[in-house]
Amino acid sequence: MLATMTFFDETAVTAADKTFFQLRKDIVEGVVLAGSKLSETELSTKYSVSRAIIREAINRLESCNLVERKANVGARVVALTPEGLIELYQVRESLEGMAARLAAKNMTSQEIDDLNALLNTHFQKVKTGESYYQEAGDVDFHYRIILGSKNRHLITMLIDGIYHLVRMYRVQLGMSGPRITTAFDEHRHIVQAISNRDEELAEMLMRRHIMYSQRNVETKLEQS
Amino acid sequence: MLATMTFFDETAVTAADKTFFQLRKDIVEGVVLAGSKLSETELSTKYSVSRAIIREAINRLESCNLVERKANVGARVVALTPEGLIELYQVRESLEGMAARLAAKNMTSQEIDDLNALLNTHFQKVKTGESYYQEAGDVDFHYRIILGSKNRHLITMLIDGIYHLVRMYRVQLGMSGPRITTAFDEHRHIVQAISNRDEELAEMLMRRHIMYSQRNVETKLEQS
DNA sequence: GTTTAATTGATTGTCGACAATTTAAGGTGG
DNA sequence: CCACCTTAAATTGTCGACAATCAATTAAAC
Repeated sequence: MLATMTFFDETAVTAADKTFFQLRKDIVEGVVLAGSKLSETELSTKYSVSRAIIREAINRLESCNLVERKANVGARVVALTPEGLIELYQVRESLEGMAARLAAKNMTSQEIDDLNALLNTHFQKVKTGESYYQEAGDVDFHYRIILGSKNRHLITMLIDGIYHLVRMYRVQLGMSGPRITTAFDEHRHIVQAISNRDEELAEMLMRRHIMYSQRNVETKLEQS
Repeated sequence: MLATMTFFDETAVTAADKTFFQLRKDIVEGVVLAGSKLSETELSTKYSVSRAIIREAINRLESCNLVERKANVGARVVALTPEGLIELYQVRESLEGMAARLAAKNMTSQEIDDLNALLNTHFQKVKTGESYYQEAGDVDFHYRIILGSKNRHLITMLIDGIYHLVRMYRVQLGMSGPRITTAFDEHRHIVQAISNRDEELAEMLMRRHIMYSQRNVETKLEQS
């Protein structure tokens, strides 16, 4: 069933939508380089749409914190800095910690069962030694908890505003690394706390989980 | 000197800026009613600008979570619901708690001194019995700590994304109420923790402070 | 030779008109 | 009388052209 869990089916209805999604993808995956300038006319010809469309797309990208715009000057893709990554993780720790707390409070039994099922399939892959996690599994897990919080603001901020940036860092700095089995155990404990409706513990464990991930990323940065 | 602390001097350089600021003000203050439809042509004549300007302004308002837009249908000012207010406070508790933690870590001695000075002027007003707080003082205090976190994402999310909504709730639901002296003491303790560079305590106290405020607002909602 | 001023070129901001879609009204058939 | 289809009005989406602003190059003055 829900194989590639694309949760909020962002169906592009308008041309500006399509262009926005395409541009976002190209930026996140580094097709459009970090720090590069976004010329409206240039992109207009490249994506075969009018400048108005490009402008709207760029405006939305600015809302996602993927580009920065200056009046009468133009827009640039954000630069990827170590400080920026740290700041991102601090926000994640805060918001996802609260998400876990609220998930422990608001997720239905069914949703918790599904979450356990997801974890089991992950465990099977870990046991059989398949190359696990790299992206998809981890993202799925976090998305479910975020959605489980049932807090619209929280969901919007994280999914629309933070996660694309996180992915941009991961992709462009080549962060796919290990940290697999330990992360799996951490996920298990978090789900356990949610099952027990232990809000306090769920938040604490999620914050720790993200802190560990942050430190893992920091050491990776130092190496390069 | 810094009387009406308008921190991030949002100077309107372009016409879209001006219209955005004006429209945001009108929405927050209820001149444009919550839940009402935003007709592009109508606003275009009302504010004497082209539709393109209005569209850009509405897009930005959507980024602030002040309006919701549906493709090919239009934009509406968000509806104010008790649940929405709760969700807002949950996010604030999370983000401002982290802000206090980071402020304890990153604020300069000078900034902490200024914060203490601000608190003293507030105390004078409390002592002399002047009508205090209603808005300005409280906002000033929170803004300083948010900015003191030195975390760009945190700052943007709170100041550009949350606080206008909070103010919209306060203005339109007539939340100016009491809760003055107790809030002042809470502020004092938070600043004390920041002075001591006690990150843990600063976060905890800020989260409590916001929780108290939330409960205060909830009881007010029940009354009406 | 260095700094300042002016001009040119290119980019962004703004506008009005046209196309596509939705909503409402009206009519037709069951 | 209700349901469905058709049609018309209004609203949003998209476009190309023009105006305003900024960056760079060149010219001028000290």
